[in-house]
Amino acid sequence: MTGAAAIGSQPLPRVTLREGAADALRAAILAGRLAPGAPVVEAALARALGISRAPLREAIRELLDEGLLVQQRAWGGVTVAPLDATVARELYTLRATLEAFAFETAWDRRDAAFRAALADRHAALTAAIDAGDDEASIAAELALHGVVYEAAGHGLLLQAWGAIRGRLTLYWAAHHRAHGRPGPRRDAHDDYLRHALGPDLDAMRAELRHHMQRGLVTVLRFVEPQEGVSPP
Amino acid sequence: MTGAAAIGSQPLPRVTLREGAADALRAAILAGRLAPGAPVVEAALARALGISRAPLREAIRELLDEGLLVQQRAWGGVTVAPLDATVARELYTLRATLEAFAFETAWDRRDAAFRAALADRHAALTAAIDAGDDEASIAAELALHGVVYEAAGHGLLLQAWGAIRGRLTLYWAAHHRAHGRPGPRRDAHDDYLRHALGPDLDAMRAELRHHMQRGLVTVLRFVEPQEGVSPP
DNA sequence: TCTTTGACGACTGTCGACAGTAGGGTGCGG
DNA sequence: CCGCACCCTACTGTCGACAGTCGTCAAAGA
Repeated sequence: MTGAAAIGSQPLPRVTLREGAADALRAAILAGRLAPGAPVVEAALARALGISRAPLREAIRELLDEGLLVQQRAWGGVTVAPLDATVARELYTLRATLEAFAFETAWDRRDAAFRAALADRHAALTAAIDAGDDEASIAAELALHGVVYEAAGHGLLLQAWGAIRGRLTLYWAAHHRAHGRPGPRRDAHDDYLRHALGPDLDAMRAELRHHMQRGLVTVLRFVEPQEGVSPP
Repeated sequence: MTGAAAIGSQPLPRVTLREGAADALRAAILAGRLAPGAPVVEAALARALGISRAPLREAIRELLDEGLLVQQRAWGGVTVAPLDATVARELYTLRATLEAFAFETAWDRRDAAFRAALADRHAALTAAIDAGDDEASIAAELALHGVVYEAAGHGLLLQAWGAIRGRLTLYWAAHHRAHGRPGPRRDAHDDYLRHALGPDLDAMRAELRHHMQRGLVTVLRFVEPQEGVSPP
């Protein structure tokens, strides 16, 4: 073995233009540079990214599957997914179900690494909130919740979480952009953490319902400010 | 209004080559003409379908997202997803969770149309089994279970079910091809139907667990015949 | 004035060709 | 005989150009 190992043993994530374009598109949407409802024109975007339309088209298809873009019909234009109260409700109800399943699956496998990951990411979230960094606090909150999904060791579940996470980010980012204040309150995850580390799975389930309900109410007040807040 | 209404009000589903290619690929995989693990070469497939590689590539991406195809890394070949016991377990555990959520959501909305749909599709399933038509019985069983997902009126849930359904079909089709006998037993859904129409949601939940457990055992005996059958 | 029809522009869907990469085989040096 | 560098082929990723479709708008007809 030569000194080659010194420069890293990862397979070197070779990026294709499609991947790069997908990342750039995601970033632009989540940062609000492409507002919800805005049209996405292939030729213009390709020119802006300095690539041809072929890889960009594949990237667009990817975001269509993720739900960040929508297309009414063939030959109809692609637009950034608009914010919608119904979708928001669906996001939180499905997420509550999936996260409960994740806890059930991971419950008996909670080890030192699990507890450490929860603590670390919660610290990172708190730090981001204290720093007033919206973008970082969104990512940190998602990373915190991601701990359980990863601990469940369930590939399909992780994939489902990924599909939800993208859209969730869209709503949170839009919300924070509109209100100009960092995401969750500093103590919003104290109970979550306590029960996640505790002995009572049913208590965790209840905490999840409360947590999701609170999150949904916050998003709904933003997406649908005219109507009274009511559980789905 | 002119006589235009006489020829139909549907938007006329215009198909692109991408959609057609995706359907053809799906059909070939599920029919076993493309066996699990078989390589998928763009140029050869495009020639076989009589189209260029561009729309075929987008169709391949679509099936990659659905899990019917897999790609190890960039520039690595795409192959048909191999059958895997772990994935099978994940399919059934996640499906049990989602279908329980679907019943919870739809429970208070079960109306005459719901009951009729259940009865109709169960009759279709029974007919397919009696006719010894494997392919039809697979589609019929999926359609029967689809009733609840549709009744829940939950777009994201429906999408998640679609993602699971594709892979499930892959496993069932391979199983039936290998054993040469039609799918579920004729009475396998009697309890399912009874509880789905009954008053007790908890009983339905229990029935779901049993139903999924039985289905998983059947698939596992096929995918992983060497090892003793044990719950996940 | 209102409806219909044709042309126009912008865009998406599709194509054939080019560039770059991974894996396998071959020949050389050790 | 074994290890290594090189080449060669098949394939994927990318490109620029062409064809088909949709929305718009102005002109013609009722």
